[in-house]
Amino acid sequence: MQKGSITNRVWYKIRLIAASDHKTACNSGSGKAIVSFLFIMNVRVRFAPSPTGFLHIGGARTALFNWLYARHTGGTFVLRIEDTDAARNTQEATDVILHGLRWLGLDWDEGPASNNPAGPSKGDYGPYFQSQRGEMYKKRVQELKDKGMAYESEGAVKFKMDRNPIVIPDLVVGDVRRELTDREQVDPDFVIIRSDGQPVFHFVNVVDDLDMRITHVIRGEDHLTNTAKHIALFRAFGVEPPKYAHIPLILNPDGSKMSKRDTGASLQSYMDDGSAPEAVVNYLCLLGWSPKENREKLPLEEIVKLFDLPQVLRHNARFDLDKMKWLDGEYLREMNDDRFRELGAQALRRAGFALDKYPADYVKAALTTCKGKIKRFGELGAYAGFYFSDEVKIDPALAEKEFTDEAKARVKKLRAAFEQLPQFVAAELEKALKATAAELGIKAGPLVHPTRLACTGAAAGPSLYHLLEILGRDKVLQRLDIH
RNA sequence: GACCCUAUCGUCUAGUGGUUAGGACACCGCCCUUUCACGGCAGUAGCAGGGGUUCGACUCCCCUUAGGGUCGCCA
Repeated sequence: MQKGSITNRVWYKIRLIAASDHKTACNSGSGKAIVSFLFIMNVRVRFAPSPTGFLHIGGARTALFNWLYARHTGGTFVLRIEDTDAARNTQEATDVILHGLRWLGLDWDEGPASNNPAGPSKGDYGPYFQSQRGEMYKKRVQELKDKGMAYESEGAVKFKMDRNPIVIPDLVVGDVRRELTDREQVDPDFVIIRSDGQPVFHFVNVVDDLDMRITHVIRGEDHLTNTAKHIALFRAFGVEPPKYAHIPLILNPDGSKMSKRDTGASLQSYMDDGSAPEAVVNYLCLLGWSPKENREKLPLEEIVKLFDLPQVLRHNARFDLDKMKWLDGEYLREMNDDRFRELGAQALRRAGFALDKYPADYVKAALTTCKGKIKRFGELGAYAGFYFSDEVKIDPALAEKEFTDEAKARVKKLRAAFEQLPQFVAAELEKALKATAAELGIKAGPLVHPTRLACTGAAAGPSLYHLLEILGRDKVLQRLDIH
């Protein structure tokens, strides 16, 4: 089968027709047959993470692609937690995944309704935590044993693997004919139940996909060659395997595998650095997929419309933090003011600034001057911290450069002018500064730089006149008193 | 060792036999500007190598090379 096969296209078209018929049929009150037809055809995808304590950026993209495909086709997005490794899986680890998905806005139609494995869930195919599905696995093992497809070996249960090459039809990669490796030729059978009674990944993954009626398995390419095992398992159960789509991996900038500790590997780092979730989602879409027509930044609704599996690229992508930051900046610039201030305030509090000591209007005005200037909220502490500190920390190197005796004398003159100002507002401050500069026979620049440094401690920051107004006369005069 | 996937500027990508190989990030220059950012204009930079097929290959086939993945009583 070729990429974007005829089978798939026809199948997809049928679903579309069914969907539109469904609407009319329901409106006329006789859509029963169509509904069951729809039920069979409806796309069901799943994201099946293992709670390891962090959500890998590649995992996040896998979740996103699944979510996009579900939304694009009008299908169902299932979340299943693969917590079979009791030693490793903790409540906190599960929290991290659910929190990450919620942060990204990837809502699931079926799956856990709480973070508790034994807690409630939504959907008809639960439980959605593998730790709660032991009985189902037992039944399936027995089924295989009864069929003579599984047998006990040294306390474990092994599956009788097909000795012949298996062709994996993949929506992204095309047909993949998988031969046995040299080791597999020695013993192609593999363990499905450990000697301690716990089922292993390949087995539970297939059983759950089968029981949950998953129609499309969209996952990382690292699973591609193992898919032969999964197909053999499905066949052993007497059912057709789902359609597969193996998406390329996200690598480090140097092309190496992205592991836990690498920059940007954990979704948490984007939250910590103050990315906008919509920026992360947009960036992730651009890795391994393209909206074409030279488009880079586009709203989610648009992506949902355009996204499809056959167009997913076949080669791995490298993670580019610069481009991520660029998109971050774009989204922060266009964010509505209230949300910008809200997220900005959160970031500053996280960075240790006691915003509550300041009047709400002051905080609001201060944050507003940062809008359109920063790329990520994590920059706010360094960018706008001067608003919320009693002491201004000035870089000694910059001080030496800007605070020359000449500059100090000029600033002193400016300070006197500011002191006399009837109204301490941006427009007046600007007039006063320019007038002072004129009196001194210099341009505004040489006066602006030391003033900014004295008041903010940095060479770059929000609009000077506005920041002075917000800071207020007392603080400004105090900070301009350079020694 | 075996098996599998992949290969367009530094990076993400458009491109499906005939293009001056397009865009974005990054970088560089200029303009704008109180700083920074934004914006505007311009620029540097790419089809991994070798064989075929063809009138003609970035595009199709093979080989090499390189990168990635898998072969677990981890997921």
